[in-house]
Amino acid sequence: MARHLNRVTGTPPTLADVAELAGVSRQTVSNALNNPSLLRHDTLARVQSAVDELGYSPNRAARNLRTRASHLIGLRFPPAQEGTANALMDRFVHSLVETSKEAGYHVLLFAGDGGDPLAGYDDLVRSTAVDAFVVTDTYLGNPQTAWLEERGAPFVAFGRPWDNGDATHPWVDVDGSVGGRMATDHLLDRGHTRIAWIGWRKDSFIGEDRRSGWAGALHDRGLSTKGLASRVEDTLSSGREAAAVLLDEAQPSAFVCASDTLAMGVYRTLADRGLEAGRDIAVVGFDDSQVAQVVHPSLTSVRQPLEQVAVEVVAALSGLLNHPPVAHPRTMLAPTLVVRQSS
Amino acid sequence: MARHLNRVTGTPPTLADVAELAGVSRQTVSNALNNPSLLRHDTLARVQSAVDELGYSPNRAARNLRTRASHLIGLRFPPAQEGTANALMDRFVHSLVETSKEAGYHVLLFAGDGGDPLAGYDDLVRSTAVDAFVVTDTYLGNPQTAWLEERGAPFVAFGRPWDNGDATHPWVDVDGSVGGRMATDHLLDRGHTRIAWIGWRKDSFIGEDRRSGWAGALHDRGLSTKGLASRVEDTLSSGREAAAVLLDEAQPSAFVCASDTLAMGVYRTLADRGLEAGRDIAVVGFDDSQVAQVVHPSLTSVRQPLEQVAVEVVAALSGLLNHPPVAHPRTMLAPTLVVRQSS
DNA sequence: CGTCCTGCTTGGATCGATCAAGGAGCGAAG
DNA sequence: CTTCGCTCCTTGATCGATCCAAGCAGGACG
Repeated sequence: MARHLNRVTGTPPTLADVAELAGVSRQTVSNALNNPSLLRHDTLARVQSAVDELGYSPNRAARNLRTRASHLIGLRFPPAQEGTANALMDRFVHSLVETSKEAGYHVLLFAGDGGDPLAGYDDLVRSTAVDAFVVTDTYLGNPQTAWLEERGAPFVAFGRPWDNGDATHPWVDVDGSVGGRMATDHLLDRGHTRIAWIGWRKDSFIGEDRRSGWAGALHDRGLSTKGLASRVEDTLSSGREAAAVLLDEAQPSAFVCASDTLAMGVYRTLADRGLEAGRDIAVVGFDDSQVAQVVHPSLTSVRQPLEQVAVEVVAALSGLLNHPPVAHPRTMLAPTLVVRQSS
Repeated sequence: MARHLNRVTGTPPTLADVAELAGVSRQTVSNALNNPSLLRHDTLARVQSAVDELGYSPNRAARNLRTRASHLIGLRFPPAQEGTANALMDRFVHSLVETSKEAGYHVLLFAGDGGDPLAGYDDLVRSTAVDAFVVTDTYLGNPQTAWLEERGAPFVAFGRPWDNGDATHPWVDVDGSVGGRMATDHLLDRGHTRIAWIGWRKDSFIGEDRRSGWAGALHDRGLSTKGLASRVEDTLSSGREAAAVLLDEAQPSAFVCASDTLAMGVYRTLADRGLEAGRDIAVVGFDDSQVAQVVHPSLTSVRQPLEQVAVEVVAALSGLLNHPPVAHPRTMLAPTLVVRQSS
């Protein structure tokens, strides 16, 4: 295949080259690409074939300069947290890339050093390197969103503005409460009545959200939650200890956990006592991580519709960038329950 | 904080604005940013403070257009393969983003539909959207690398050009053979003499590479590999079946697996027979996935130095982009063995 | 006094696309 | 026959930074 370089200058073909070959002006070529309806059919065809012949593709930098847009979406790749939910991020990013592509955007990753959550954003905003951001780490306070709003930088958040009811920016989130309820209802339907909760510390908005689903499901059936809940760090050993205490003091027949990691802690405690998940005690996790599928017995888990989240995020972004005056959408999606052996 | 917009036009400050505020010419501001050594200390300081006051950051599009560089590195985010080593990718991408940042680059993600591995590359090359690529999926034949070389597009591969000895492009890879050897030596040192291998099908270059380390280690101690190897698909059930057959026919006391997934399959078979990894039979996996850490008993696994790979990749890219005529580096890194309960 | 050197200015062109006007050409209407 | 209007296309300016070529002021040096 030809390398499609201008024979004289050795550089990629430009719009002017196409225009010359097609025997039209630059502007006509530009219109052929951006407003084909303005051209007569035969000229359009002529330009098209010139484009094909030269293998022309508009120079991004030039277009960006003139249109004041980069067609890039900035995404801060959160600091790696070995052992927790980064596979989650992977699924989301993947879908985001795919969906953005359909909307004509690419995803630009940038790093933020752990300390300052604003690091990285500032530079990209000022150098007009991206058109908008996707903000994912809104879980505990969110200086980014306030800062971005103040700057007038377009963005969509994956995650509710938990601590700021007046926030007006668009966001997409998954209803953790519904997830907790689905898990609990599932266990109730199987006949369990003493269902314990192992979740995160009280200052975790997400943890409390998920927990509320568990509590709500129990209350709806007239069951008490008293003594059946534990709130700990999101680690294997914390889950293990919490499970041991709960088994001793409350004799639950099932556990719902705020994460698969905690659920794996429960597995350990069960193993310590010669019990097995699914056979002796039911266990449900959260996030449907890879571990849930591979472990034995495989773990029932609440799965977030991350692919759908990405789709909604991009939809919101497109709205934001194309028609500024539309209302800012807030989208809440429901998770699903993936039932496996552990329940 | 001020929004740093020009009061008259409402647009971000330009180089001309800075020049006016500092009382110097545009050229001098440009020099202050790109060739500070040309300026006297006091003028440099004056320009700097004007830059700070306005919150100026050079417009990326304009700079890109003029310098014919985007300071972006393209990375194709490989199709999601639920259940396998995508967490691996996560670690790599993360380090790549961090390291690129230090070198003054950002990472642009793009999608390739599963079918055509070239999809996405072409468009980015022609529109000069990225300065270079990082190619990661070279495991089985690699049309991308040949295609990119032909186009003269700069890139660095993570992965050797297995099927093409004459390839001259720079690459970085991890020595799977060393990994297999480390795992096997570790088991030999613990007194095991019948060590089985469960790997991938023979047409997997990576699988054969890893396997060669296992075979080499055994041969070096005068031990035979006969009847101790199995080559299957990279799935849990394949590993499970392979382990069952091997246990029956070869009575190994230890397993080395080409992936953690296969190792989990071994765990299943052990559980089926009332055996436990680490206590009755030793097991070593590959890739040090999240599962290896969480499962019980925790799994000894060969860990790839992905952070270091990213550093080397970026180093090679910098060399490529700054001093074209240097020799193309080929860097081979050694993995490490993370010893846990299963051995 | 003339020359070199440092440090900065001036004016312009340039990268490659798009934007905003400004024509040709042609049919219909006056 | 002119004039308007419409379609289709062209021309020149523009986005903001960088590159280039001169040139100029002032100090050091012979």
